[in-house]
Amino acid sequence: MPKPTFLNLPDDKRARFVSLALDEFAAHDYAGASLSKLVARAGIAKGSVYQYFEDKADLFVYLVEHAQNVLLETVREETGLSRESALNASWLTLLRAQMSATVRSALRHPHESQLVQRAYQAPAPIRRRLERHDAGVRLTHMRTLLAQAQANGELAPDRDIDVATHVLAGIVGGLGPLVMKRLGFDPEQEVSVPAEQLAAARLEPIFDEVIQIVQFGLGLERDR
Amino acid sequence: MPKPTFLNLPDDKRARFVSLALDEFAAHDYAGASLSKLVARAGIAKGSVYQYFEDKADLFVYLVEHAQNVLLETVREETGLSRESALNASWLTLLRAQMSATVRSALRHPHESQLVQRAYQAPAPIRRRLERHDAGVRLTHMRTLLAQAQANGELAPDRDIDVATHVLAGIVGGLGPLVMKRLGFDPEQEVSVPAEQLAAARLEPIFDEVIQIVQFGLGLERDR
Amino acid sequence: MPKPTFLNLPDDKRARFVSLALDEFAAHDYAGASLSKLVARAGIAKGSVYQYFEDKADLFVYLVEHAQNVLLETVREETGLSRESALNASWLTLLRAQMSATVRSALRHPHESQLVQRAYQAPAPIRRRLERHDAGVRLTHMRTLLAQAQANGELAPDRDIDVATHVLAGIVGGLGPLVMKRLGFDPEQEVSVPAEQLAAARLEPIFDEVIQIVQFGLGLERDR
Amino acid sequence: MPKPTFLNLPDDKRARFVSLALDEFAAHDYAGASLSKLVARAGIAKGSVYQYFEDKADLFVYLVEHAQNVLLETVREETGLSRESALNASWLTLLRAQMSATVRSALRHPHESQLVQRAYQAPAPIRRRLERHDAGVRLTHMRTLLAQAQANGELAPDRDIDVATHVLAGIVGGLGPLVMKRLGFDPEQEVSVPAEQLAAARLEPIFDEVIQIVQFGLGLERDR
DNA sequence: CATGAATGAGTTTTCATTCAT
DNA sequence: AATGAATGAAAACTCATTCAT
Repeated sequence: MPKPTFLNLPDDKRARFVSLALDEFAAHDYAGASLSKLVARAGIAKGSVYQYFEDKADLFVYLVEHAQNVLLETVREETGLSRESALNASWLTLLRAQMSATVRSALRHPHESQLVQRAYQAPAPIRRRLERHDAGVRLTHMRTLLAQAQANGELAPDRDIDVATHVLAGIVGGLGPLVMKRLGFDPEQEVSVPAEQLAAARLEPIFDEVIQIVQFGLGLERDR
Repeated sequence: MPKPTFLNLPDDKRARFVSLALDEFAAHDYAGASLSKLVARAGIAKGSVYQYFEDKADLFVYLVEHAQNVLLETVREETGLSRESALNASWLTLLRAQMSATVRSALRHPHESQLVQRAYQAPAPIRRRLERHDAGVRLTHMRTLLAQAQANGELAPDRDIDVATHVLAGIVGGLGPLVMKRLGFDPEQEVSVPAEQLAAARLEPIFDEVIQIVQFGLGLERDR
Repeated sequence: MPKPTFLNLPDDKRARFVSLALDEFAAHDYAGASLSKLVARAGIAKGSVYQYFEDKADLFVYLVEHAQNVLLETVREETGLSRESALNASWLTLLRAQMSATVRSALRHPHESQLVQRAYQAPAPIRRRLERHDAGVRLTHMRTLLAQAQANGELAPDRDIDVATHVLAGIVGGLGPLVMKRLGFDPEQEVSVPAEQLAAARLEPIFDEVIQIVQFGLGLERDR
Repeated sequence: MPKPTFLNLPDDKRARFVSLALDEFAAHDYAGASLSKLVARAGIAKGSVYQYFEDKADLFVYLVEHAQNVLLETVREETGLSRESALNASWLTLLRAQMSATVRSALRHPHESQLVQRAYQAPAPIRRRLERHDAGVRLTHMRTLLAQAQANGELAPDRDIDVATHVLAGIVGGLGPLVMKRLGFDPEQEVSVPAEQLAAARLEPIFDEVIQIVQFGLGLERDR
């Protein structure tokens, strides 16, 4: 947890630090990220970091949670469904909106996205400090969505929610590389910020297709 | 690439080293993995590592490729379909077999599995040395499977193979955590080797359900 | 270039470090000089050296330039000619003064002298960083002296200044071993600090003889 | 001293090894020269070096002495005076011949020349093993020449031979850089083998000028 | 609250040398 | 006589962390 010193910092200074720290920890392993290089680049004293945070791990945990919040917020922004329409919409419509928002959010914030990925590979003691906040927020969302759908009778009552949840989560997770490829980006390449305008055009057909698969499956009519 | 010195090593000594190295690199970041600790645990001289490999990166690359091979081989073993029956089987049967084999392979070789995951987060210059061998072998398999299915008329001809490939890859990828959970393992916990007997029993219903979803989708009859 | 940290050091601490570093780099090759041994002897932390200098090469370059400055300053001190008398003196008087000062300077600062020698044998990339400051300051001095002499009509106008410069520089360079021998020191022996008092007495006749040779040559009267 | 094993080696193999070893030790400090790299480049086993020589120092000493011999031999070749004419020639003629030969020899064998320079900066225990063979062979030559001249009445009897010797040795030593400069080579640059034809043309006037200076000095007629 | 020098354990890597084959 | 694997000391350098100012 950041120390009060950090929270009392002028907004711009704090934001600048967070941004540079994010760069460093997105670009390298937890072990490979260097506070020395970070402070050099930020032009602040090394001691200051320890006025702001307990230690390296504390900073990392803060950054990951910050990134998760940024992404979540963007997902909410991007979802683009009013409260009311959300209530009436079919669960597949909601899924589609969520899928689209998730992907767009990752494209708009590649560093934050990368950092959250890194959190899964961080040393165990650090991962433990994250589990509460993290713990597959995507999975939870997905499960809620499916449970509601089942409650509304939009999903077969004997469907195993748990299995379906992981299936959908996997699908959404697999979407990242697909979209990158479609946009002409090398997914292995250094994470870079793509202009979202470009993104806009070609994405929707992909989501349509995915939703179709989710709805009807990949089997042929005659197989059913 | 390992130096000849390494390849000429007595089989047991080489195997022991690989096993310990795998432990170290599976347990930590690329940056966090320590050759010093590795050699201490292995009881060999520090210099020996550099008789075997060019440098740390070289060792890492070798380990990853080794792990990939181990996993692939186990997948083949586990697939459990004879050549002939494979030819006649429907693509969904093949998918199910592959899914099951992939999951079992990962359960049997959690360290190798973990290391392959780490490869995706390794520093860029190292990732570059891996791309040829790696490059989503799972994706390729999946695409082949789907393309053949389409050729055989088992898949709608207007289905976008690319999208379907990523969807299925995502699903298979999402299966890991699900299975871990079902087997009562904490997926966040330190990777440990589970006895495969336990695994055997409860897995099949999961795969059945997933295959059902893939075949028919999650939509209700009345939605179609 | 030393980092500000080094320049801000208390004078005595900085001087102590420079002195010990000089010892190390005068006693060994560039490659053979050991920072580990240096810090052990200096009783400071290894990391501190890297707070002071960029790296080993940076330290070396600093030491060489420092040594050059020390020597130059001592030469100036030792030259022992007032400004006015320098203007009126014949160029041979000036040469003699410079010769004497150079030799005395080297005797008073054998470590600095040795280090400057080492600079000529240092690895190419390091030598390159020195060339500006170094670049045969002795040669330049000598050339200036000769050019002025020629301008004043004290040197034959058709004399090739370039050749004469190198000849004189060679002579002065050859003086070191001669003086060492005359003082009873083994020139091959470990450089050690000779008491200058001893030096004082016997040096002048040598310089007289050399100046005579420079002035009249080694040919006999009848040869001319 | 090389072991018998080395001397029994086939001539071509031995020559190849010496040549490559010379490259390595001419290119780097004694401490910086690497046997590992040498054997890698030579394609021989590391152990072989220790069949040939006692240790690194032994190899170095051998190489230096070898280089000295090569240079000396070339000097003799280049001297270009028959025995008889040498007997009758004036000492200045002999000096000129020796000067020219020394310079040409260094130009023809820059690696050997460089290595001999390095010997002066080698660690003390190694330098001690060289002193007998080395010990300023140039100085000895020069002294002999001057002593004979004095005996023949070609040199003033009250001339201090010791001083004159060092003066001449210094002059010859200073000639290297001058010649390099005249030939358009950067003396600080990596030692490279210049074609001797180029050398031929422009060197003689330099030597003429130097001999003039040695004979008559740099003073004007009217000064004498 | 910021600073930045000091620390020393830690890292990867190279090296000369030995010795069994 | 040649090999080349094994060794471990030593090297240069980096790092997170502390603390006096």
